[in-house]
Amino acid sequence: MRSEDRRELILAAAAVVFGERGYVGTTTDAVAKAAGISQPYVVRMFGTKAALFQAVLDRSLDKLILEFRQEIAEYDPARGELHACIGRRYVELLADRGLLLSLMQAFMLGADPEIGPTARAGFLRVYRLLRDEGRFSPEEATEFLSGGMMINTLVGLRMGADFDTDPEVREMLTAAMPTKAALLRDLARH
Amino acid sequence: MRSEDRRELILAAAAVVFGERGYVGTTTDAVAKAAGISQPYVVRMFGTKAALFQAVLDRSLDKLILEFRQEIAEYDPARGELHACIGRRYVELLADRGLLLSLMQAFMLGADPEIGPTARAGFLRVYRLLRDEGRFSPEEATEFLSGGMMINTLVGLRMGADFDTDPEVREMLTAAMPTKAALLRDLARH
DNA sequence: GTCTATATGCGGATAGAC
DNA sequence: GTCTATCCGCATATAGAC
Repeated sequence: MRSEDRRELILAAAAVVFGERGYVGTTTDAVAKAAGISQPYVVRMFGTKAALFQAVLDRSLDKLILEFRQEIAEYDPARGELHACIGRRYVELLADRGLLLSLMQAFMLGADPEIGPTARAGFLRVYRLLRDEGRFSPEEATEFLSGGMMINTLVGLRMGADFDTDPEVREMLTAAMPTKAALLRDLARH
Repeated sequence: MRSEDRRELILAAAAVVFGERGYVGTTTDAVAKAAGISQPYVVRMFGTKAALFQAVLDRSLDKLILEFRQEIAEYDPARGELHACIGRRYVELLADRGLLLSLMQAFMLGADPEIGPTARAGFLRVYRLLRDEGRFSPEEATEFLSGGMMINTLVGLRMGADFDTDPEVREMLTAAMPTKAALLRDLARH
């Protein structure tokens, strides 16, 4: 396989594993198994586990920014308010397993001297995009981001696992994501 | 020192370290050093690192619940709306270093077979408290929690570290926490 | 109640073959 | 481009002394 394709394959697998177990909890061997290759090859391709994580973060953030930017460009007021439209995109990104969770795992490691700066810069990029291109006020932007962090947390918790068995979970998820609550159930099936 | 006091000392130190580095990233030796004792003694006292983390979670959640319950009990409409009052308590809990962050770290490990159930149950306890004792609607409760997850994320990111040097950070934090933004700066000084 | 010494297992990284 | 074999360091946990 071409090195470039292999690289993308590993990054996708790594995003899932990093999102699930966090940076430290992820072994390069687990990434290798998820990508169907050998552990040393993962290291060979990215140099170090830390470099792999940074690559995953870059890829996740680029995808997120791309989606948001696209939504802003194509925005049609007939389809509802902008923040609702971007919110819909955000929720759709949950289908790209590991994308939002790997970012969130990085956000929780702000004290790390290498991950911290990257994570802060990434978060700020999103804030700026909403404010400058989306014309959100600072208050609108932080409110939007709050909803995003809530969703990330609920997914991280695998709260959807109890969607069918616990009525309170169903109620809470429905309140948090009126139309897409059931999606969290499906995501938790892994 | 009495075993009971020592236990509390270790739990407080562990909450800080777990909150900073996450469950997997925390070594029992780092906890021991933070508590000023030897590594084997930490293990001796709690059995395993996993048990220590569970104990930290219990302690953190109990404190949080206690504060919220107290605020609800003492609630005086003259001091503003209830969600604003509880929100103020929440922000004050940031002073208890590690308390909210260790919880948040657990929330991101929902896929873990041991941590996951505890984390979900803990989150639900807070939701139920807001709904049943605080008389929040499901929508009000999830909106409140969204703000909480946003604050946790900003603290996890150590976003306050750039409060003085980056005007955009200042703007964002001020929008997210109108009165208490500067508090995040001080928290990031560690 | 608290320590020092240490066994043991695991994970990241390297060497080198094909 | 990809593998097998392996080194080495680190972290949890145990043994046992004081």
